[in-house]
Amino acid sequence: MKKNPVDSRRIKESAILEAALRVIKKKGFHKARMGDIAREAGISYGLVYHYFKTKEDLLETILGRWWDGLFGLMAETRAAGENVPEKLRRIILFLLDSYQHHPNLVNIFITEISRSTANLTRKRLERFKGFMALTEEVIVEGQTKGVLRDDFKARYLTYIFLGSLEAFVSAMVLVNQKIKGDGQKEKIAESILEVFLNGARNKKKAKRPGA
Amino acid sequence: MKKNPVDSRRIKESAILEAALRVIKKKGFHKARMGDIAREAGISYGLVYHYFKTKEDLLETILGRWWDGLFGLMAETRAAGENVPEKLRRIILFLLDSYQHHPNLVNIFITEISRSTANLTRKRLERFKGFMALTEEVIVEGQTKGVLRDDFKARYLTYIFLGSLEAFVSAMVLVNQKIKGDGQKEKIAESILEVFLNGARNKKKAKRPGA
Amino acid sequence: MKKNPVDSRRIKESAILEAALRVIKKKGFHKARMGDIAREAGISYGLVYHYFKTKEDLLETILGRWWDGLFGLMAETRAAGENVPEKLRRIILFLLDSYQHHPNLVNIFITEISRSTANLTRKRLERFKGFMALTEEVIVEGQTKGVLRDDFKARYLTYIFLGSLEAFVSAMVLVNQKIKGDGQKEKIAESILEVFLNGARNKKKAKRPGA
Amino acid sequence: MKKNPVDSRRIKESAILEAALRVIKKKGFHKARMGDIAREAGISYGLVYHYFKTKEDLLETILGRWWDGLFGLMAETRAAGENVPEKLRRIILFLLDSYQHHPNLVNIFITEISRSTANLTRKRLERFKGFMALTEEVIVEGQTKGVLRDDFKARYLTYIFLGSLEAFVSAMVLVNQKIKGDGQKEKIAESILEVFLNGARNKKKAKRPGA
DNA sequence: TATGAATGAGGGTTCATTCAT
DNA sequence: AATGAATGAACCCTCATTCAT
Repeated sequence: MKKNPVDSRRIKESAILEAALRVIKKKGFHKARMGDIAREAGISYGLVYHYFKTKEDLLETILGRWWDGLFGLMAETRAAGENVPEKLRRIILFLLDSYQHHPNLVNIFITEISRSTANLTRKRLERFKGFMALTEEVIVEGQTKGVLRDDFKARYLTYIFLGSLEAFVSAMVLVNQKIKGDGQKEKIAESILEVFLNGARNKKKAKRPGA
Repeated sequence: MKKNPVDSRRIKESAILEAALRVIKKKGFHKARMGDIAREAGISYGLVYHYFKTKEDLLETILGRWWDGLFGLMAETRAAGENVPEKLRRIILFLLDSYQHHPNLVNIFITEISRSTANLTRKRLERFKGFMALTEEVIVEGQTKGVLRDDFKARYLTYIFLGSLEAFVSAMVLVNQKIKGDGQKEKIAESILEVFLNGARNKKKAKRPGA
Repeated sequence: MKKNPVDSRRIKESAILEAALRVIKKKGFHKARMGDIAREAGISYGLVYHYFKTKEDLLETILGRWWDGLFGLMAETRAAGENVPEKLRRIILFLLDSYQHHPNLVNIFITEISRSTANLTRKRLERFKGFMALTEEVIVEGQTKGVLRDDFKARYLTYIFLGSLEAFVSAMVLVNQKIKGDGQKEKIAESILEVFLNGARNKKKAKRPGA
Repeated sequence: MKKNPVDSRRIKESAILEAALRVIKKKGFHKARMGDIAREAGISYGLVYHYFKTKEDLLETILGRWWDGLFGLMAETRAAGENVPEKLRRIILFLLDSYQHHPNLVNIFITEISRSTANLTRKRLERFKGFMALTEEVIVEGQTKGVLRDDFKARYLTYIFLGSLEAFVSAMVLVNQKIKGDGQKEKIAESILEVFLNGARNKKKAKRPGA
């Protein structure tokens, strides 16, 4: 029984990508050498180039996977006839899910792309803005349906929503914290959504002495 | 009348730092060459080394300025006997102020440091965590005084607060948006604080009979 | 009926050599990659190594064909009891013939070998000098028999003869000019020989009273 | 007395160019490594790049010098109201002169450019054709004035003329022959011109037994 | 203080060649 | 005979840093 050469290729590609994820996470994209990646993948130097045209191509492939997942989710979310809070929860869970299963991928997305102008190509910026726009769409829907307050620009609320979410994941990335099981994940999602919707103010004992 | 040599040195150093800010903003720290910075500052690149030991030192000095300001603020904030929302507003305004007056500095802080593991030294991580801890202190104070809800970890609320804030500034950085005057700045600060405290949910149409 | 395996081998070898000729002509020997040659021949690049030990071996084989033909001609020429101008015409026609039927081969000979020290091995230099010597032999014969002037070194006349010839072919190679039929070929040969023998000076208007 | 920095730069550039000439002559352009050139020039690796942008730039500069000289000569030749044989002699002498004083330069011109398609850029081809055209102009003038036979295309005579000349120099290049003094140079020039004008046929004893 | 020539380690990429299948 | 995955030496170029002036 021979191995299917196409599968074999896929497997090797994935192995290289995984190795790249580990190395880039550790050293950053710039300081990650192709030799490091090859060694990490347990293959020779030149073989990386058999599968990926350039180092940049490697990053692009990695990011492509991320974006494919993210835009896929946004399409599903749009299609599903759920209410707005449920849609927002989906977005939160996608990021947390991604982080749970591919922490290196999320790390790289956050450290190398979402903030770094150094690696920001036009294509990447467009994708980024595209994702922002889709999120804003949900926020606008919420405002239109009266679920979300409309005394602030949708754009502002979008920033705040995604900012909270990203800060969470970033912080976990920064301190290498793992998500322990689905329970914790749900709890975090709940916190983010709840605070975004209802705020951090304590409503029960709302008497502020110095107010 | 000769110029004071110490002042003269300061002036030149600042000129180099400003040039560095512009170049790093444009190309990212890694791709910013010492030659670029020297040319931007209008001096020979050998001279940069008279004022700064290494390229890394340049970045360190730039970041030092940022952190000095931030920790100075946090000290003031701590000292001032204000209530918690006021303290939070101070933090927000410091970031927006910084961005207003030194957009490049904030940009670099956000793109090169707050997210990139590549340039993350132990020292930087410590400062970062230190700032987080000071912010969390304010949050805890809010929970203790009953101003902020305590059904979530203070750590979570801190993430959400700083995340919203950072997302705002980052987004402005990303699209090169300028803050037009203090009015807009106050308004943005108000939005962030208001949503953080009271949430994005529309309370007018909520089923609150006694509203 | 199976194909004769030896013939089969020959056919494949030739296919590779032809492909190599085309690629080397287009990109030069150095820039011609084994992969290019394989693709041009419609086979995998590993297979090239079944037929030719190295890239160098490929070139050697190509050149060998050329030299075999050339030395074969020179032997014939020597054997044939023709007069000197006839012998010179033979040499000219051989080159033009070769160019007519194997322009790529002649191109490579001229661009990669006859001039480039880069690809000049001892063996190649020897063959080159050998050909020069054989040509010079004809020239000397001409001088001895009183057909060619002997107020110049035979070596000089040889240079001039081969130089004219080579320049013609080179120029055609350079501009990718095709030889259109035997007529044009004969005419070119005639021009070269005529000018070599009688010079470019216009004798009609020359003051030769007894003309 | 300080050295003029501009002069100093010129001197260093020339030193590098001379080193490059030697190395390229020995190994061919392709096999000449920048490291070889640096070592040959007695300087560090990186310094070559201080003076020349790329390896290609080095070659371009070398060739530029050659072409500048050649086109300069052609302009002078055109301007001088000499007769056609004198003009042809000038062209011959320029090449022989160049070879006498810069044998490596001529070698590279001949081996890397005049024949190699590998290094043939559009710009180079244009210059080459330009030189051919200028030479042809002289030939046409000769035909018009009745000095040269007009029963052959001017283009053909041009090939033959330049071919003879080039073959001479090439042959000397190939066997590393030096031109010993101006006397030999004049003699060679005379030979080439004489044979080109009057042919190789022995007119004195023009009786060819087998004719 | 100021210049920019000089250094050289480092890294991305290419490609001839080998080898397992 | 045939494929193409695998290897790794080689080489161009960049650029932070040093140094002579």
